[in-house]
Amino acid sequence: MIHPQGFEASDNKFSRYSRALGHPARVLIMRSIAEAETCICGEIVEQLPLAQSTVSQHLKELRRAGLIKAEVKGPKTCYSLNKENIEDYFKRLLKFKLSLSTEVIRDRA
Amino acid sequence: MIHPQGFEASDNKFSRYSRALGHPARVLIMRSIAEAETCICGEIVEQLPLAQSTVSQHLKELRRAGLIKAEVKGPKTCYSLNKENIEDYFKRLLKFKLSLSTEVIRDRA
DNA sequence: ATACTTTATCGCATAAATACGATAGTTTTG
DNA sequence: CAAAACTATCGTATTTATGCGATAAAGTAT
Repeated sequence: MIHPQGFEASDNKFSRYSRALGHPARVLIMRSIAEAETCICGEIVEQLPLAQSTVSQHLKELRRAGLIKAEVKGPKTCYSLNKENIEDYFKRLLKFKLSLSTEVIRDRA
Repeated sequence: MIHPQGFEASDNKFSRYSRALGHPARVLIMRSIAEAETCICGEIVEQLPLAQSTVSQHLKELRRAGLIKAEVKGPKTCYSLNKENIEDYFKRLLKFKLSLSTEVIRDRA
C-alpha cells in the first residue's frame, strides 16, 4: 500500500508497521508465531476463523510489512518473527513514548 | 470500523490502536501533539499536506481509537494525548515484545 | 506416475478508508 | 448585529482492504 507523498520517511515506515498490526487476525497470527517460537504455518489457519486463502493473504501482508519472515520447507512454509524489524518498530514507539512519561518505560535502548 | 467476530477482545482492542497509527498523517499528528505537549489544533493542519476537512477526519479517527482527547476552547479545539490509553497500548506491545528478547526492553511495568 | 498434502495466487464481490470541496455550527471580534 | 475565524460534518468520488471459492504450484508419499 502506497501512501501519498508529503510525509517523512520515518512516519511512513512506522505507519506501515502499525497498519500491519491493525487487524485482529494479524495480531492473532503474530501472537501465534511468537508463542510457538518455532515456525508454524498450517496450524495458524486452524486457529483463525477464516478461510485458508484469507489467512495466506494476512501472512503476506505481515511479510510485506516486514514483521515476519517466511521459509519454505518442503510443501510447508514456516513463518517466524522478523525480530530486527520488530525491534526497530519498538524503538520508534519508545521514542514516542518517552515524550510522554517514564512510568511504564524506565529503561530504553 | 467493526471487525468480524471470532477474535479475542484484547486483539480487537490492540488492533484498533494499531490501525489508528497506520497512516503517516496520523503519526505526524500524534508526534505534533506529543511534541507541543500543550494542546494545539489549527497548527496541526498547517503541518500537514492535507485539506482541513481531511485533517479533521484523521483527528476524529484518533479520538475514536482513544489515542487523543479533545477539548473545545472557544472557537478552537485543543487536542492532547490520551496517556492512559497509550500506556495501555504500550503495555500490550511490551508483553508482545517480551516473548522475543530483552535487548531493547530491560525494564517493564 | 498418480494421488495427496500444503500453500499461494487469481478473480470477484463487498466493505472500509481516504481525500476534497462545500457547508453548517460556534465563538470571537469589529 | 455582522463579519471573521475556527472546526466539524456532509456528500461524493476514488482507492484500498477484506474475504471467499476456485485454482494453480510444488512437494511428498503410495
